[in-house]
Amino acid sequence: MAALAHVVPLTSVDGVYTYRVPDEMAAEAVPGARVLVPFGRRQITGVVAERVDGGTDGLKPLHDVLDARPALPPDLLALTRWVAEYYLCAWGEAVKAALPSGTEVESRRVARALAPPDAWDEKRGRAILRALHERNGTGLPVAALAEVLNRKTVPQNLLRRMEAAGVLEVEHEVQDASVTAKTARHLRLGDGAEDAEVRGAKQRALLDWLAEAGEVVLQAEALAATGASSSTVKSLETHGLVEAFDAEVERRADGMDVEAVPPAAPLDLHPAQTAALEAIVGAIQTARAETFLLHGVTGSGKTEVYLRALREALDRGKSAIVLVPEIALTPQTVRRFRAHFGDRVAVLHSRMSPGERLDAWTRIRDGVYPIVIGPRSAVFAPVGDLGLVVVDEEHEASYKQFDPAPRYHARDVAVMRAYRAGAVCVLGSATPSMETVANANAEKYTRLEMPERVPVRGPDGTTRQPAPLPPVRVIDLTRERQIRRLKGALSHDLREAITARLAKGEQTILLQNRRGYAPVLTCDDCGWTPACRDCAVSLTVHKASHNLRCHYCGRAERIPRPCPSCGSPALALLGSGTQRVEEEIEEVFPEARVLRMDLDTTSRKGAHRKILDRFGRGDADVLLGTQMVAKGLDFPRVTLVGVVEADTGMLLPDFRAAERTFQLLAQVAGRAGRHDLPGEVLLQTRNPEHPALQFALRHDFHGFALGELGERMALGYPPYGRLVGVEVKGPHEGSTFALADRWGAALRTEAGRVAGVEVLGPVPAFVGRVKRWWRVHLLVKAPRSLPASVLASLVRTAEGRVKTPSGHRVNLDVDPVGLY
DNA sequence: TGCCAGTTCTTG
DNA sequence: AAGAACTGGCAA
Ligand SMILES: [Zn+2]
Ligand SMILES: [Zn+2]
Repeated sequence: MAALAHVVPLTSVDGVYTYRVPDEMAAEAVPGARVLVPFGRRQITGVVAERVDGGTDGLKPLHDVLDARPALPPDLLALTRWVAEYYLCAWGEAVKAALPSGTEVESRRVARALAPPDAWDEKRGRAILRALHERNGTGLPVAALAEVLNRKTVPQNLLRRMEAAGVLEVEHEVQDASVTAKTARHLRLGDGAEDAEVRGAKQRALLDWLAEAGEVVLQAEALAATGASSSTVKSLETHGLVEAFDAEVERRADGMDVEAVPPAAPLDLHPAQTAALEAIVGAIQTARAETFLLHGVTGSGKTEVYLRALREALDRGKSAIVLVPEIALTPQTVRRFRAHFGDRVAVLHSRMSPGERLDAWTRIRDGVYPIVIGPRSAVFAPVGDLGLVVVDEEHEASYKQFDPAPRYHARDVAVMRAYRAGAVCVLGSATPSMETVANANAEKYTRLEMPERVPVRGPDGTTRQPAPLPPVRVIDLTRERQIRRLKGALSHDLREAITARLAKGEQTILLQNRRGYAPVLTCDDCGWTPACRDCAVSLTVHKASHNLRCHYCGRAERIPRPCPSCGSPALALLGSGTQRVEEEIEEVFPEARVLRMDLDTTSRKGAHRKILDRFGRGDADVLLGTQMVAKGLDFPRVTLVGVVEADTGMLLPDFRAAERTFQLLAQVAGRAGRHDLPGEVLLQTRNPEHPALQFALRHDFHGFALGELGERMALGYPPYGRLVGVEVKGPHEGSTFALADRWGAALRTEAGRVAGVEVLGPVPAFVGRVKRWWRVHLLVKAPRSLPASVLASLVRTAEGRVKTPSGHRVNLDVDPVGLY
């Protein structure tokens, strides 16, 4: 019997592999520790899943242990396993999602020349030697040699002969992690430095400064402050007056390194807030694993409830995770948390460099930061002793990951993580998802309602009463057109409403959820329309960059002058994107200052922020943009919100289309008339009777949810059914459909064994080709009563019976979000 | 016969 | 995913 370790390799290869644990690694190769293991003919990173005793027959030894402290605490390791099983991916893929990226260690085959190029008397061999000589210090990865010879495969045979002849060597070389901890020189006063006599002024200054600063300081900082140099340090060091040493430093993301402002004196909580807080605190105090739906309208003070619940968790020595959609993770948001919890808060966000992310992650694991705020991936933050998980805006689709696997929903992982940790989970939203509402209805979650807006404190410290929810008016575009009042995208009434705001110096937000100038260009004479070469979509006309662009692959083309199909000059622009609406506003209201906010104006770093700041300062009268305008801040001078085309997205082939439309309309409507200025919302539509719109105009979430849940139940869709999406991709139409057909047959065979399971498709994806990949979808549908694990193993069995030809891909997507 | 592209198989 | 072995077409 010997010490063995079951190891999860960090690749998409599924399975756990067993290794012998050499004695010197026995203490560190514990569950959760990352290890370097031989895997096939290379070395890769894995994570120890379990230690066991057993025979070593045919087992390879661990090569190395990469962590002095396990990277993953046991609860997280177990969580990744649940994620892999639930979301149908390899365990290693789930573990990767929980670890900071770039820290993997792997081996590569690297070749080096041992002789000059003319030592080989054949053309290909000389070309290889020449290429190797160019990079003989580092060597060249063997995989790169195919390209050197302009071939698709590496000439293994030739390499072996050359190696045997001694003109080159090929070795498996372990590549260090691309991201590592950073160290820097630190200084500390030595013993007896206080009353030491030194001659140099610089030396004196440095010692005084160190005495003043106390304890340990960065050498760079001390030198900059005193004008001393590293030789000053050296000579002081030789006399034992200072100690210099290397220590780890934390790289911090500038954008989020906001100063902690002292929290404003707490406002008295509104009764609904008090009730919600008491319920949450009660659960934290008794360490009850309870999940709450905190349903609070915009402005009802959800964040204040989060802050106080976090305080409670922290006071009990627990840690907490706050998930926030990436777009809402602004300095303002961070400042609010920092104001209360100072540097006990770590912020994770997508703009961090890999080094910053690693440093934050390490410190979270070591307990330096008991509160973690971040987007989707922060659900895996390695905090210990979890007491509370908050998921703000829990309905946000951005919590669902698509690529790469695991295709997890952070809200659902959060609920599961909290449950397993015996922690409290709070799901907050003004427009909760149907899934969460159904769970609350079924009393799996405790429902907390905050139906009223609460008073807010102005910058001057005074409190102001909130505005009531604004009245919403629907404008029927079909009718407007019939009575010939419609010229352009903005109706007569919307134009009048904008005019009135301009006259009063108030602001307007306009939502047009479509970027570009015109979604379609078409020939009036022959009907020709430009389509993307690589995707099955028409190209959008962009006026700012003056070209045609594909919104799926980014491809740009010139706008054709006469129709390339028939030569007619009559090319018409159909529909309006944000650019065209902007142009219309500038024409109709030449005096208005307009800010356009969409993917095209916010792609540069910080541009998003800048636009919102300018609008907030009153530098513009109109903020026009795509859905991102719905998620901005609270702008007190906005009294009009106009939705140019409420129909965008409403009619997409997605069973959640109505839900998403309602959420967007409710969210944007909530932007009008906060504080003491009453607001107004105008919705332009060609479907005035659509329930999403009808309920949004009455601010009636419960009415909408009731109807929508009824539909879902009738159709067996989530939250009353389970779905697994199967996305089949391939380079040719025929082969992709053929593969999808085989999947359909395999799934139907398996579905036939379980009552209630249905297979839909294969059907071409909504966009049937993207970036040259044909895409075909299948959907497996089962009643909620069927355990997820049964459905999962059904799909896994089918998967085992269909082999994927090379060049094709099949992605399994449990609880898919978006178009299927 | 050897090269090459494409495919299949294995990883402890 | 990556490396290696295998297969079959084809040029010399
Ligand atoms: Zn034409
Ligand atoms: Zn395209």
